[in-house]
Formats: sequence, C-alpha cells, structure tokens
Amino acid sequence: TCNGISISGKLKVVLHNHSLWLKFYGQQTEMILNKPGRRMFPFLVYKIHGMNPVAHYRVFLEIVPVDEYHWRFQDGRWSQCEKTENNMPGNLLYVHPDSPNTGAHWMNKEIKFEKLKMTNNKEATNSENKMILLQSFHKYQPRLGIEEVRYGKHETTSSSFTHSFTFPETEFIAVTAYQNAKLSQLKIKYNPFARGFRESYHSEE
Amino acid sequence: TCNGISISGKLKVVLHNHSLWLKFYGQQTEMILNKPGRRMFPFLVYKIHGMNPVAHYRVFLEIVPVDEYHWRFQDGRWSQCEKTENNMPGNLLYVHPDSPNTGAHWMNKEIKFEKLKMTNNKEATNSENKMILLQSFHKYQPRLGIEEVRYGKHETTSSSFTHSFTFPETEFIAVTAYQNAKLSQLKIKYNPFARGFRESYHSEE
DNA sequence: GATTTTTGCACCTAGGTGGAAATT
DNA sequence: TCAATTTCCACCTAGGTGCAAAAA
Repeated sequence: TCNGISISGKLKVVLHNHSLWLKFYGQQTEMILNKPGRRMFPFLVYKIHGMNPVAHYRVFLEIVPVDEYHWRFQDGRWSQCEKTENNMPGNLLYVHPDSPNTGAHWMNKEIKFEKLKMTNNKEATNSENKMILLQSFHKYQPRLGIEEVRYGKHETTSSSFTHSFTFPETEFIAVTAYQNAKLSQLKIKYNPFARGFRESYHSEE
Repeated sequence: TCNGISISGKLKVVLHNHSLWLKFYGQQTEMILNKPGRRMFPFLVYKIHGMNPVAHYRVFLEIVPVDEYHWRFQDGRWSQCEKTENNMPGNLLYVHPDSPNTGAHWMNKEIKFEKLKMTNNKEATNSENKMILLQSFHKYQPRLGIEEVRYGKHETTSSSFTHSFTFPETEFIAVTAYQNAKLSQLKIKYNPFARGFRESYHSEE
C-alpha cells in the first residue's frame, strides 16, 4: 500500500503527487474547513491509464468517512474519542468539472482536483461546483471514481460500470484550525500561497 | 440590427452585454493581438433560450473575417486599404470549454467567452484551449455557433444541426496597439483590469 | 524617416495562505 | 475556564491592463 498506484480492471491510476502526500501522511494530514470553503493542500492529482480513448467517462471524487468517531489531538498525538451519534451528513461527492469527457481527454494529462473546496457550512452553495460538506475532527479518505457514460437513444444516461481507486496516503482529518504544529509547517513549506510565512522568505536570494 | 437579439429556428440568443458593446461599436471597436495571447474586452456574453434541456449541444465561436482588406487609421478615421493577397490563415474556431453539455446547462446562466485569447503568433499553442489566430489591421465578426450533438451506437458523433448567430455590434478590427485614443479611453473606463489608468482612480472616494 | 510590433513595467483584479484575536 | 470556531488581516500567487520605450 501507499505506492501511489491503484489498478482496477483495465484501468490504472497513479497518484501523481504521491511523494508530497507521503510527507503529510507521516504527520497525519489535516485539512481546514471553513464557511467560504477551503481548498485541499496537497490537492489530489491523478494520472489515468487504460481508458478507451473514444468512450465517455465521468470522473469524480468521493470523500468517504473512515469511521464514525470524533478525533482529538492531545499531547502531540491524535486519538479516537467518543462515537458520533447522528448520521454524518454531508455532500461527499465532487464531479470533476471536465466531466463528462472522452478517454482521450482524461488520459491526455494529469487530472487535478485543484479547485475542490471543503466546508463545514450546511447552507453553503458554491455557484460553480458544489462544495464538499464535512464534519470537523472526523477522518476522511478520498476515493477517485471513474464511470463510463453511455448515451441511450432516448436522451437517457446509463452507466455500464464504475471503478473506484483509493490511496491510503491521502487520508486526512478535517479541522477548523491546525492542531499539529509540524503539520502546519509542512503546509507553509510546500504551499505556494503560504510563502509569506516561510522564515527563509526574506533571507533567500 | 444591433438590438442584441438573434433568432434561428426555435433558438433565441441575446447578447447579454449588448449596451457595452454598442459603446465600443460607436468608436469602431479595436482588439489587441499579441504573442502570449490577449483576451477580448468587452468579451462575448450570451444568453440562450429555446434549447431542449435534455439534448446535448456544442457551443462555439467563430471569428469570421469581414473582408479581405487591410484597414488603416489615419486622420482620426478608419479606411479600407489594399486587398490582402495571401489566403488569410488562422485558427478561427473556439469551442466553449463547457462543451459538450446539456441544454439545461447552457440555458441555466449567461455563457461567457471570458477566457478566449487572440494572438498574431502562428506558433502559439495554449495548453488549455487553443487561441484564436488573427491578422493585424483586419476586420472580424464574431459568430456564435450552436451544434446539437447526438451520440451514435458506435461511439461516433453526428450532428443533426448547427445554428449561427451574428451580432453586428461585436465586429472589431484587430491591432497590435490601439489606434483611436477615444477607443482606448473606453477600454480604460470599462475594463476593471485597466483601473490603474483611470484619472479618477486616486481622487475618487 | 515612418510604421508596426515587441518588451518591460507599474498598476491593477482576484483570490488562496496561516496566524492572531475575537467570538461562541 | 476551556475548546472550537469565526473574523480579520498582512502577505502571498497568478495573471489581466495600457503605456512608453525599444526593436524590427
């Protein structure tokens, strides 16, 4: 596991920024939730192989709850706490904006989920693409979905298969503020938008 | 003509920023060409009515040469000059990035060609969407194309119709530098990205 | 010379960061 | 008091303007 490659049938998916994800995975990745919506960092980038170039596919992401427990960061460690009673709500599906599209299109270059946003606001409505609604202090596992789309005679859509791809190193805990200082230092180190917080920023050549 | 509405069969298209285009049309619109590619301003925004919500359509733009003449700005006026000998080259087609999509999608909101870029560089290759290749000092007329897409049994695509919509007020002359000072003042007045050139910028409340 | 195109630039728009302070 | 969330912010990235000077 955690080798950055996942295979299902004829399809092969590579987690394109695998090594970056591993760095965060080593500190237990945290992702920020807020009302206007926050991007993931790292964001998910895949490379897909083995599609039929002329067939049509819908590519999407599911953010799957890993368990029904509340997690807590204490004494420098994450630990499972009480079980969550209510059914965890949430919009956990995000369809890639290029969907639907041909196999040739999807295989042509990396598939980036750069603009996916996550929120804890139940009333959130992003005009362009719906935001992912999650619960703070819960653990999630992103899962890539690839669905072949067939267009029937009567304008209806029927899918012939759906394949799922999971990369354990992309698991994360949703938070409203970073808990682990080492984790937030990784964010600052690798996210270009956080460059202002790098100690080296003003001293570098 | 120039009322901002165009009808073809069951389809009706409204030029959504009609009044802005009219302001420029009154001064003979100019659009900048350069190597990295330049957006149009105003850019083309349409509202489409009368599609079948569940049918699929491809929406695209053609930048049609109005004539084969070289135009010149002299003594405050544009005039037609010598005829262009060579066949005018160019990539004159720009498929809207949402294509293909359902009638419901297209009719849901205004269709913006905000990110279309124009260039005079024959070797230009924009990774995302191809740039429109035009000739400086030539006159062009944008034309909206709507093509119904039908998916056949054998993964092939066959179109059942294509409708075209032309709005005379969106005609323009391509240039590498603005010729008419009144025209460039309109650009400064209405394009948010040119705000720094507005006289009123620093004196406004 | 004269005209056209290119380059470099200051100045914007638009929006993504984590942190600190305020709020809940 | 404590923990979690929200708000505000300075500081970035990214990239769209017309203009002036340089180049072609």
